[in-house]
Amino acid sequence: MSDKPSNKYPVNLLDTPFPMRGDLAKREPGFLKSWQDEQLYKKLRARANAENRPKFILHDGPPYANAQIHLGHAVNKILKDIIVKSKSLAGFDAPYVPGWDCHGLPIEHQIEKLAKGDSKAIKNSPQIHARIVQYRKDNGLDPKDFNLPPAFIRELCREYAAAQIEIQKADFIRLGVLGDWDHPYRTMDFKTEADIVRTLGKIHANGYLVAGQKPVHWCVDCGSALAEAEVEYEDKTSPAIDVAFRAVDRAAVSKAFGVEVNRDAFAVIWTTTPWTLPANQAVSVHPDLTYQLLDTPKGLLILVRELAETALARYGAAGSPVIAETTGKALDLLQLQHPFYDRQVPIILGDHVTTDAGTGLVHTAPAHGLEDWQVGLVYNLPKDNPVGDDGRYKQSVPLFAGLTVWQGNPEIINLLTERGVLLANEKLLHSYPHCWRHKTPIIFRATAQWFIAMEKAGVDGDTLRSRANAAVEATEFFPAWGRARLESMIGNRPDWCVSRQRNWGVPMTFFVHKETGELHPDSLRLLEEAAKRIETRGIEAWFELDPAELLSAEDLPHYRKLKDTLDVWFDSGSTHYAVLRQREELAWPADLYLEGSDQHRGWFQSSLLTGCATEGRAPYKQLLTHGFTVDENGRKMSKSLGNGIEPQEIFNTLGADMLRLWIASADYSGEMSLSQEILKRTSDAYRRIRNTVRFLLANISDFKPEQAVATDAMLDLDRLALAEYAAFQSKVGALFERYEFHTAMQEILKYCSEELGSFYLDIIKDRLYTMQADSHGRRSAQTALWHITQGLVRLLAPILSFTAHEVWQALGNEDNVFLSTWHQVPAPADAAALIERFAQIREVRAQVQKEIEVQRADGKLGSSLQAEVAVTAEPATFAALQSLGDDLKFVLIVSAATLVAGDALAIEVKVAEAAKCERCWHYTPTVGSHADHPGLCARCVDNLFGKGEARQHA
RNA sequence: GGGUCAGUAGCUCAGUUGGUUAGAGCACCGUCUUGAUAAGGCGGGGGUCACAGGUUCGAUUCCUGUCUGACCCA
Repeated sequence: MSDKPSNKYPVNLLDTPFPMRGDLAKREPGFLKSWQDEQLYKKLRARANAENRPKFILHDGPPYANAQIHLGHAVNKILKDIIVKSKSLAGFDAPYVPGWDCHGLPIEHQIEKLAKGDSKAIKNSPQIHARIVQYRKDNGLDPKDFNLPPAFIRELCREYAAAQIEIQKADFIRLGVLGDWDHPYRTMDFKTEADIVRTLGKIHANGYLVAGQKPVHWCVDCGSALAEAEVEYEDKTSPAIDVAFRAVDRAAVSKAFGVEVNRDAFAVIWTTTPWTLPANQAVSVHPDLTYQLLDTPKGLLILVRELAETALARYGAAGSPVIAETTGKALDLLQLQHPFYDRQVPIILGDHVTTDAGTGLVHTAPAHGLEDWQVGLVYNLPKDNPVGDDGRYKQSVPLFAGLTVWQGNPEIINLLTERGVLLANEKLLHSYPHCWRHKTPIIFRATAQWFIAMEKAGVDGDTLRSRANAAVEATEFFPAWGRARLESMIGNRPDWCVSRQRNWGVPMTFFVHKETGELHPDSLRLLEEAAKRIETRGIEAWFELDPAELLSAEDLPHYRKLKDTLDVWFDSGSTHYAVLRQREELAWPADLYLEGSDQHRGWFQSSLLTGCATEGRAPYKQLLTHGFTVDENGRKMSKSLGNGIEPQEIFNTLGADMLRLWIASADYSGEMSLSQEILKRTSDAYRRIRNTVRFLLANISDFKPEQAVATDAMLDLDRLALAEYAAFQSKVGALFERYEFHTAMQEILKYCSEELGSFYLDIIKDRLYTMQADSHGRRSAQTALWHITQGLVRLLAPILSFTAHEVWQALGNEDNVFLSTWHQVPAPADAAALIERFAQIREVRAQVQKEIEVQRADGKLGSSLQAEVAVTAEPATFAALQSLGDDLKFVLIVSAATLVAGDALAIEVKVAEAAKCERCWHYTPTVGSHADHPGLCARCVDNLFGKGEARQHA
């Protein structure tokens, strides 16, 4: 271990090829290669099968197949890996099948960016861009035409996703994550696409799929719905108008305000979208706000108190007197006259009403706003949508039929003026949603959509919500608050809108009656037919399907093929069926789903709902959540703050084990902070563990298991070490089982430092170095060290996978550490008694060290071996100390120790006057007792030239 | 604005039904050792337990509010 000039008398100093520095960034790739070469994952599967181990299934939540992995991905995958490996070491069959989520808007969006010529997108995916250019050339398209045929878009999306998966996969493997990387699941695999369709079929069969409507962002130029990501907010000038709605029933107004009203009163709304007034079905007020009845030159007006003054100023009626006040609640269901149609609309109550701007009374058109839609559901308002796909009023709309909504604005304002109900008309510059492609203003518009119903009783009478609530109840959560979070989301959530009007998605393979909108009565059979085709040719099979292939001649004219695709959350939400149910090595339900806390709304919930709607329960038994990564100040990592740290940066400099150690050391239940200092501290911890292991390896390098001393024949101190180790291992094992890795890490660190470094190893150095190599005393210590090393390497393996692999090799063990199970530690018969006895001894030892330190500070001595100690102890302590016999001095690491019984503990430290043995460094009068070896003590002479000393205790 | 969670030494974390001077590892300082040496031992300094109220004989621990941050929603 050292190439310094050696003592002329030899001691047992051993070397180990295990280097002090890990040099991980450089060496880890080599370990990875050897795992791949030996087909480690396959071997592990075979071992688990051969031993018929019980299964533990962690189902991988599929990351979205887009962009390089970031720190959050690394946290997620490494936590999963730690769990899978620790379960395997605990004796389970724990297969890990990684997956990817492939469909959906973000990828389609990337392709569109390429089509639009976005330079950054082109830089990232030059090949796909080249294909687009070629396609246009081949088909004589304008190079600037960004409308590509859907089938071609899907083809490009598929290619793009596949390429992204390879990029991410390489990094996941580099993190040391062990799994079936050669056979991952991908939601765009044909079989998986088919099974997603089948999941939809089951949900329909169970009676949870319903048709409905919902307002969505709508681009009149695209003629289609837009997702939030396709919406850009830009400034736009809109008319901002105040419109008076006459209250129909004066008596009701009188009652609501508690004053006699004998003139017409008007509820005043403010809107920047006059074109939505034909769809007006109500006026919303906030139940808890105060509304005033004001006497103005324009008539009696109802306004919210907070905004009355500014509103009146707009109408040129500032200072008008307040006649009465009431709360919003009192106005509920007051009937109003629609400003230009022959119908009455109610005042309704809604929490979405604010006093930020306007009048505190909100024009409510369920067909044109999400909040309007939701409050409309509560009040069961008509949801008539007067606007068609082309952004024009439908033929059935009086006064405005055929106009575009933008043409409608001035017409409506004119009409309101004519009717005398327009109180103000201003221009407002505000942020307004625009189409990402056309840069034109978009509208909000109710469209036909498909839903998984929460409150509709399914075929067996349960509502999905009640099933979901029961499923949450039956799930175990880590940490426990996950339950409350999921529960509240399930309790509140509206029906799940699963339809999308997109290209890159799994199609909803239904035929719909052209008149009634009903699904074909034989939908399940037709769906399975479609699924079979998708299984062999992918989703394209549906898009290019000729309905005549499946529909009978008489059905054909009456049914249309649905073009909608599924919400991408439905894809990943179906993987429990498409993956867990399908792969032989997996099982349903999973034991564990593990994802970031955002997935309570995402995958945890989508999986729960599809699980409940198909099988009546959650597809998991346990849910584990981890927090997000933040910087040292608890702020989220972002490009603009410049506080981000990339996983690639860490594994390319410090090594993946450092990343793994940080993740294992952090309490993942909250935010996980990372900074350069934290990485530095992580490296410190790593070095401590590594050096401890290095010492262990070096000192058992001349030891073979056959030379082990029988447990009960081992020295007291070594039996204690075994007992302490066993307790430590079972503690850490229990922490792994509870997924409390950071506490386990603290225990491991503490064990290396306190138990080994400053106690056991420090004491046994004397025996290891100075006793005869094959002596009982030395082999006894090595027996303990061997077990500790064998145990420790396994405990480290789930976390420091690369380092543990290296230790395993240095130990000369067969196979691979990941094929093994927790080490079986021999139990000394007197373990409990030993621990108790040594607790007292260690108490005294601490006092002795303090006393020695006092003298050292005085400059009286340096090494503790320069000290001679006289201990006086009360009976209990005395007995414990006396049990060590003459070996007490070794435990105290002093040259001499005497013991007398007394009333209380007293410690006297003297500087040794005897000479120092040049070999064992003890100060003893026996130095020079042998004429041939004047520098040696009697013990060393005996160890070198005689039978060797005998030790019983330490 | 709402729901959930977090805030204990420079850093990472403990802190068990509220109870004597709040612990550990690392870092820092001092020191020893030079047979774990780009290591190891010993000793030490360092915390108004985010803040403000309240309950209690007594609160880091219970309650309320505030601040800061995270996730999800609006």
